[in-house]
Amino acid sequence: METKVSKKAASCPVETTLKVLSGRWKVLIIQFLLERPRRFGELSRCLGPVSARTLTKQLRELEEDGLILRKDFEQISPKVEYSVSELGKMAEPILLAMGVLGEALENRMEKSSRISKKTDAHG
Amino acid sequence: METKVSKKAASCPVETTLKVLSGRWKVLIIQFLLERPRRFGELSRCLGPVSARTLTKQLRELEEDGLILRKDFEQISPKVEYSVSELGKMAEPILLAMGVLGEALENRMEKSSRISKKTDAHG
DNA sequence: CTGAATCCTTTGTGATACTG
DNA sequence: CAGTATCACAAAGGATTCAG
Repeated sequence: METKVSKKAASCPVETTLKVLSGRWKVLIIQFLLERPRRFGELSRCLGPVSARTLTKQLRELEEDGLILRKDFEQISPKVEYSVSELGKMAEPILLAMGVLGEALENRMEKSSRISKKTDAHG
Repeated sequence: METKVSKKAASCPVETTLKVLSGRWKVLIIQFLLERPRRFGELSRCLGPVSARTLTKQLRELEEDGLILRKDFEQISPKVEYSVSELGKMAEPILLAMGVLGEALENRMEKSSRISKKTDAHG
């Protein structure tokens, strides 16, 4: 297995993924949904300061792009559950790789600055 | 006091990476620099419609975050070369995973629409 | 609880003109 | 060539309000 980005053909799929995952919360949404299916409110809580409007929008886009599934229980007291689709599960390697890089970055950040300023917390 | 860190702690590195790679061109910049070092103008050309201002800014941020290196040859006719750092090379798995997902997405896009056009035509 | 609709602020990025 | 400075605009996201 070559650890080498094939020279040109690879850039298009990357851009596609870029578009699909573009949005402040999408990657995090997938991250939490990879753990287990979650309801709207639950997601909202574990993501942190996301507005209902934005969360709804990004969930809809992720759904439309086939990464997540939305199940509406259609009860009087609304209950909707989101989960990752098979396609969405293919995002896990990305998340893992991002985690690896992220740790290296945090290590290095002992000396540098740019990101350390605003560490986003959950709740 | 037991600073009990839950499983959510795993999301922090991901968020760090998210911040660092956030920006319309950053991932693509790294992709092209992983192939080989490139000069400013060369990058500008292979990225596509990016303004000098934006490219400069994102390059500076990537440099500050330690992902890329900037070498100024300090000649009369300006020559600057960018390359990925050791840290930047750790982004390659992300790129590869994004490529894999991207291809799956493109496959699926035969049926769906959101991304298939350059700019979203929804609203 | 899970949204939709509206308004508003912030942020990102491009266009243009200019410099060493 | 490799930027910098300024302006302008669009898009993203938040706050608030309303609804089933």
